[in-house]
Amino acid sequence: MSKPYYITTPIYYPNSDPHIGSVYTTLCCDVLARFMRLDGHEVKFLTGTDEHGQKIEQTATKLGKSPQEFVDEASKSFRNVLAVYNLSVDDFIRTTELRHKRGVQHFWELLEKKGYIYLGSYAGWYAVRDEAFYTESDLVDGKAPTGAPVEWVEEPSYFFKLSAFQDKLLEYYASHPDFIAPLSRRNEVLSFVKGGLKDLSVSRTSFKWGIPVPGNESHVIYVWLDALMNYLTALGYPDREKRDYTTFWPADVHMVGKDILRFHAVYWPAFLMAADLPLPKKIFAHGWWTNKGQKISKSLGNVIDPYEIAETYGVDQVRYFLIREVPFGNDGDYSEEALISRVNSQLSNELGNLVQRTLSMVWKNCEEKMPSPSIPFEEGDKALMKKAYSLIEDIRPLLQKDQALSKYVDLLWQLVGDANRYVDTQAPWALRKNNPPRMEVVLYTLCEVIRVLGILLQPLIPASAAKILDQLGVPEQARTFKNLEAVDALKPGAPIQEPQGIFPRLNDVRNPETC
RNA sequence: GGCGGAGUAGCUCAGUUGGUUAGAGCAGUGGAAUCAUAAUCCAUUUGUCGGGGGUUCGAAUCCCUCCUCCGCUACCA
Repeated sequence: MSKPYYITTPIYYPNSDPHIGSVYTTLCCDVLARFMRLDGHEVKFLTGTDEHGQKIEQTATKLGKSPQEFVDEASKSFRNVLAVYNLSVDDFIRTTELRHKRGVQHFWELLEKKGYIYLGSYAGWYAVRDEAFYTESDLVDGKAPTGAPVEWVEEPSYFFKLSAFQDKLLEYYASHPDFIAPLSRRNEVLSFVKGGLKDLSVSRTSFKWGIPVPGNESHVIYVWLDALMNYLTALGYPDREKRDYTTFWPADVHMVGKDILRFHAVYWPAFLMAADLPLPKKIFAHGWWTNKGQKISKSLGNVIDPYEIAETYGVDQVRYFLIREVPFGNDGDYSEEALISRVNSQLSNELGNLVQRTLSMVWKNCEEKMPSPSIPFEEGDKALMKKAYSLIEDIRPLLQKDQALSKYVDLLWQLVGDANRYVDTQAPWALRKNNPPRMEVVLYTLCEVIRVLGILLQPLIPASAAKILDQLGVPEQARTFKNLEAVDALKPGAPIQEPQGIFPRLNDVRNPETC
């Protein structure tokens, strides 16, 4: 077994239902996790819910529930969406679990012992109406930017000595140029840290719903310190002898949305440095989705319901769209038109039709069996198969090193295009009449290329890829990247199933009358 | 305000360290084929490379300046 691979999503705040953004983050991790598993790595893919904090407490109170009752329920909907989207997580951590709370308190005590946490007081201009603190420079005519009146408030708070880590962080960024991706985000973090770091208030007294500060129960631990620790507590921390910890820490990738990059790229490494623990290898900040060019927000009423679009267009169709539509790292724009257009032209026409046209010729002209080449392959056949077999070598570094999800799909579609061109130039329908043995060679070559495509598509569209491989009769245990070679080629003469379309065109969904 | 990024064909974008006639996908137009989910394949764009100035034998690519858009600029998560 080659190198283990640990990939995480942020833990989601269950104050509201899962939205397209959280599904997207988890999906990106899922594609990477599935890819690494098929490539022979032992993978741990972690997600979960971040269940403490003032907002949860307030929402629960509003609903007349205890916070615990509320999060028990809310957390479930984040679990459900995983099943709907076929997201292959290995563990789901909740910050209200004992294993987590224990680890966080231990971590706190450690930092305190090392002198990185001290009791001070937090002071600032507080606006009761906004429930927010403002700095002197935020104020406009002695009032909050929102116009709310402010008062000077001081409250006791524990602080983390973030200021002590400014130089260490900058050194670390400099010596690990790949630590933060994409590059533009890395620049933002650098300029933030260069601008100077103040100590970070890491406890709250204004609400109760959190992990108590060890030794001073009037404080609860700042939710971000609490939340970030999930990456460790899910591995059994503080028990550093545990197999999960020794195997998987430090994490290979923390996938995050660009809005929470700072917590992951500044605070989290500083916390870990303070505790003398190794830092994760990469923080990847992906972009956001807009809806037809508009920012998505509840108040605009343009939220995209992940359940609804999965139901309407199909899970793999949506997975495909989300990954292919945007150069990974950039923002993406969602629209029904764009989704339908991609699904129809690329999934149904280019890929689906390639499989269908090939297999139906095989079904009709090769006695419902895999074609049996009885004459030698020609150069063109060999070249196409060779390209298929070696594709993994091009894809592997893209995903392993750069998480270049959309490029991975682009490469696959180049092979799809090659295969379609091959069908046209070889014209097996003509060979059927004037050179049947050659037809079998051509169809066999196509089936073999489709087998490779099916295997390589599994991380992206797992259910559909399985259908393709089923139709070819590829055994379930022969679907890893190790099987991407001629040794594991399809068995000539093996019986196949009657081919069935895998990606129905979506026109009928939108305009039923056009059927 | 400060720091950073971007402005390339109708649309979405690629364009490594400056070097021959600036590319891809989609859309549009013309054609081929008819195995297939009317899917596929081929051909095709007169693009002020945001404006202006400069460096250079030569700039989308470097420098200056202006315009426009975007991101970051700490204690909700």
